[in-house]
Amino acid sequence: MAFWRPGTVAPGSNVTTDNDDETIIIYNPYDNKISINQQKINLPVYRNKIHILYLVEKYQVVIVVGQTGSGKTTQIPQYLYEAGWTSNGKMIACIQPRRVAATTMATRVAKEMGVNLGLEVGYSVRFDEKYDENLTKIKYMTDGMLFREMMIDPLLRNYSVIMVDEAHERSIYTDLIIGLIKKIIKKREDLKIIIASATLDVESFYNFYNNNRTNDNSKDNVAVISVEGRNYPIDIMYLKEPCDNYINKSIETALKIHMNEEQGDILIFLTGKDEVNEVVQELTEKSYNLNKKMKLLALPIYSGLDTEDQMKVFEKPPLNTRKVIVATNIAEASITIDGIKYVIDCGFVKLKAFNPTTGMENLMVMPCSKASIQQRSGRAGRTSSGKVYRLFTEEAFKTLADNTVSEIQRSNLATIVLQLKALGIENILRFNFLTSPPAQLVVNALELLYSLNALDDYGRLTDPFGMRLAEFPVEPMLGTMLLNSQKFECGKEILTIAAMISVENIFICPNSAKHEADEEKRKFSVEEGDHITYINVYHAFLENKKSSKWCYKHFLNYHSLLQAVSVRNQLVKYFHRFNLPIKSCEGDIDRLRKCIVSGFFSQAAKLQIDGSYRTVRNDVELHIHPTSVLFKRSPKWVIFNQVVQTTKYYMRSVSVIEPEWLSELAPHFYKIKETKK
DNA sequence: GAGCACTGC
Repeated sequence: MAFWRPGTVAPGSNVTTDNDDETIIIYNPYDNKISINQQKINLPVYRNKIHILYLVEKYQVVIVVGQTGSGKTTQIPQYLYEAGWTSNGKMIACIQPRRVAATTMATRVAKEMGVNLGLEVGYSVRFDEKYDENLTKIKYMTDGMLFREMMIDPLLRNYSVIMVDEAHERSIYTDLIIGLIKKIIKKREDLKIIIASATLDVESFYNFYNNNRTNDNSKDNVAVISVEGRNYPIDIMYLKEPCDNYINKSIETALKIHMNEEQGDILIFLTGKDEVNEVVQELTEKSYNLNKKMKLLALPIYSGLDTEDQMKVFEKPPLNTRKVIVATNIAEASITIDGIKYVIDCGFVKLKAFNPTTGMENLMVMPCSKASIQQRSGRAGRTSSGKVYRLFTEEAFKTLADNTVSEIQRSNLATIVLQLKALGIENILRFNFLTSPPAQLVVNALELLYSLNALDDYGRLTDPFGMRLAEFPVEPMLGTMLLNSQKFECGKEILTIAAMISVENIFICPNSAKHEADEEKRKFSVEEGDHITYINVYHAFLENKKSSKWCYKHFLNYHSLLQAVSVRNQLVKYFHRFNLPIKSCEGDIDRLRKCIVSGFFSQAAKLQIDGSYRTVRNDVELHIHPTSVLFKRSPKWVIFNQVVQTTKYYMRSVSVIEPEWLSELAPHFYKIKETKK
């Protein structure tokens, strides 16, 4: 493997660096103001500028290893731009797994280059884009967005370089792009690929792209370069004996650090919201009685937290106060908090898993991988040297898997299989995945798509139904429900339902005002179930002019409702594109529910004598979630959109149905059951 | 009477 290290001179390089004066932007973590200093770049990546440009010229695929803070995300696209990679009218794309990263990186690079965002430098994420068809040279975008563009132009002819950033995170769409790129580069020799990864484990990427089957490395078409990160030294400490309760241990460790160690904030990694809240509460109580001048301020952070509360972890604490940030996995990659000197790591993470027998996704607490634990440790050494307290033994660490199982190997693949089919990849099992998903998951996906009529008897995409379904930015069952609204003449209402079930937590239920929140919710509720209730909420939100105050008063989640409006608008655009009518069901609720059944027929359940439910398809035991308006009403037959597994399997977004609808609307699916009776 | 890692279109 050709491994360029800093300091090695690339032979025969014909690339010059003529831009010595560059701009560096420094983010001040406490006042969030941006100060711009004119000075020579001192980012680690700068020392490798010539080498990177040389390698991009010589090799079609370049793998750049560099940790957070090396500057690769913001600098490499600029180097390529200066070196003339966009002079042919094509763009440089920088692909991110997260929306915020795409928008903030674009903003930062536009500032550094002294141009207006949306002109030479732009971005493209769902619901938001700022770029100019003719002017934009550097485009930051989410992986999902580039994947969408591939459906329109499979050869990505608008681009001269594709930089896939954060490739080590192995998000589904990043993985798919990595696989598809392998096909593209065979047809487009002028296209250059940069794979940027924060972990040293890049051999899989290297082997994946390298066509050189000889032992002569000079014939490689892939090169690897390492860009040293700007991290400070970190001390790592393990437990001598395993602990049986990492919650208590993390509290104990945080207090010990606070009493004995020098100034610097603490970051604790736990697995879920409950754990986070428990530790915050205990730390807050225990810190009152500490005999120390320096105070301790415990703050929670997790995805479900209000944006306002989330922002508190970035604020400067009061004088003589040490912050302890208690976090879920959100702080591992998604959120970076400066000033952390101590990291406490429980060594576990909550991950999504897909159960092929039940066809349901669930969340499970699992031991972290080594890569993940190292990433967490890195959070301690960003601004000064740090200390990491791992709440497990060194022996336990050695037994862990090197890397987290990639998302594509543990997800419901229905959407992905559908979209790959739309891209002309007929045999999914033979697609060149960086790591292949289990065959059973692919088979499950094919079966579902066939039952929805998206695939024909030969496994080909149906036209126009399957084609349209692949284009819709929603999962296949939801998309089927939307497309069938033409038949049931209820597009107007079904669009609202689709938007509302695509966002989370419409109803807010604070512990302090449970009763009032329940009362407010009852005002919107109807006996047919959650879907019609959602329509009532959505209409009331619009009637009250999308007021945040009104939401607050009625215990509704303002941000979720705004998001539902965005989703609905986006779906309406697809309705126009497909020439689908947006008719109202005019109060015919049966028609509306039948339309829901036409997409979600595989998720029907029947009430049992003991009050539980069982799925019609495979007899899995389920319960109605207590947040559903049908909770305790126990209708005989229901249809549901989602299952969450906690202590039991709970159905969320549930509506009452008539059993005849199932055989009427999905005879192919329920025929066998019928004849058995 | 529960309480949901993190993303993406």
